[in-house]
Amino acid sequence: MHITRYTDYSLRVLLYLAVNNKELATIKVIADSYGISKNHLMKIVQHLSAKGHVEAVRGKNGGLRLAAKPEQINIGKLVRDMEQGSPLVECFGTDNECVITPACQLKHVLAEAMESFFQTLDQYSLADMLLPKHMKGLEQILRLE
Amino acid sequence: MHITRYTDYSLRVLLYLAVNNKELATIKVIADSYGISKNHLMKIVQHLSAKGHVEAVRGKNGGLRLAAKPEQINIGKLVRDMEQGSPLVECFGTDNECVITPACQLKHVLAEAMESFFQTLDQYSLADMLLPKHMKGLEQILRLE
DNA sequence: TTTAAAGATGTATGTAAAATACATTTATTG
DNA sequence: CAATAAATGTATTTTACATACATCTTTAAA
Repeated sequence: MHITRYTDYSLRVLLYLAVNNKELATIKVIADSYGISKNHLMKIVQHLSAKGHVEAVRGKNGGLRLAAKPEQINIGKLVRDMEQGSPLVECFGTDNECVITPACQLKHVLAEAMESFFQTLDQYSLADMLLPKHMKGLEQILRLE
Repeated sequence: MHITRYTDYSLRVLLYLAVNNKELATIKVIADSYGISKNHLMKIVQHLSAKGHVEAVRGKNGGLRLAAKPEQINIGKLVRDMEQGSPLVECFGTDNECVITPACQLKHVLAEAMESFFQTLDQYSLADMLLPKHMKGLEQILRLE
């Protein structure tokens, strides 16, 4: 069972911006902080921006900030947004070629399990990722202290 | 969010054997019924056999049968067995390079969500995949009627 | 009003996991 | 001992994902 780095990185961006609190941060600085590809992050940020999770300010002195308070950014919605179009199994996608699909009960059970996964994430907001005991550590690691 | 065809195919094999009820079925026949790779199925069946989900009989007139009654084959256990070693995100695997791991709360939330996924599957057995209204359809599609 | 910085966008390339194929070995039965 | 079927090991192909590169657009400061 797997979710992409694309989604993983999008969570890291939001976490960075939450710790950065209000101020603008550039994609380059975020990419450097995590040691990940700036180019890949650009696509992800574009998507996060289009989905309304972050605000992107173009031009000189531009950068990124959260589009809402951490309390209002839901982890479940975020992961759903970023993972959409990634079918759990063949029969969840287009060009399904599984012959038993019409008589198959498995897909319903798998769909229910996937929904359980997301409903668990739905219970958490970005703010829940910012535990007091970890804030100093995060600030130090991301060189924001 | 994604699980591999490897796991998907393993479920199909069990479903086939459950519909086939008791009698031996060869890998070739199962692969042909689903229109999938016999070679790939061989690896999967080997794994299913090693994990005790199916019994494999070698040699002439050999083949496969379920190692237990459908009621006793749990979908959650099966998917866990087949998906093991596939980390949900980078920090769940070996060679994790995410710098914030020690101060990151996300991994706990993701682990909880994944557990919800499997616990949902734990509630179902292979027998639950064999609804009376679908048995005739399955037998026909798999040419077992 | 020009220049530099920053995100937006489109295309191309690299890479690793997954799927598939091929070849050989081992076990079993008639 | 011949045929059949699973077991095993290696190699190749395919695909999704990640990354890189190039160009365009927007914005603010010099």
